[in-house]
Amino acid sequence: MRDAWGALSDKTRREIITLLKGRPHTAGEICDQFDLTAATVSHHLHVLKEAGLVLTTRRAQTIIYSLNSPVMQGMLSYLLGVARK
Amino acid sequence: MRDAWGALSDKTRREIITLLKGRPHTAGEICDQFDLTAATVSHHLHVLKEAGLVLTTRRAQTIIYSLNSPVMQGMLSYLLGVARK
DNA sequence: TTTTTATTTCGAAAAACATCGAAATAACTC
DNA sequence: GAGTTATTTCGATGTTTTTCGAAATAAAAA
Repeated sequence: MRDAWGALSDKTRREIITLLKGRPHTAGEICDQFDLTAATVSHHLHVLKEAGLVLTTRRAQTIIYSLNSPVMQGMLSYLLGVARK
Repeated sequence: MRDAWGALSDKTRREIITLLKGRPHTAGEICDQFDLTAATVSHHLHVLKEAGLVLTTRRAQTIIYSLNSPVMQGMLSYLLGVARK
């Protein structure tokens, strides 16, 4: 099971997070932004989800992904603690 | 070539960085903190170095590793931008 | 100059990861 | 119920990563 650091070590997943910062997106909308198959994007979404970085809600057939910022606080604290000059 | 995110995705490497936050350490001192071979720790140090997260200076036979915080600014900005509620 | 100390590089093995196409699920529409 | 749409799961493949032991390098000490 990957932690938040592992989840954000992948560029595609960071781009997904950036995308979600604007507003929630459906899996399909996220797919459209990348030159990857739906299977691959779904896998990335799963990784983000299990790391607690995103939340999902179902709306009929579509699944909506949104940001779950609290989990990033841990990373933020680490970096602030360590990067503080 | 791994970026800073990739470098910090590994727990051992984050612990090394935490260690260096206190003060610079020699490779040997860092080794002593982990239940890993010198070869493995040296590899991790190499990854941190190529990501620009640490600096080295030689002092006779020993090599001293120290923190290079500026490189963490990029990550910090990303997280602040994205985790800001 | 041989030996010792500190560290890295090499080569290999095992585990983890990203990616895909195809099949499966879930919910809607006809 | 049969077909359609949105998304995930499965199984496989190639790549990257972590780790090690052994050999190599670098500088000092004997």
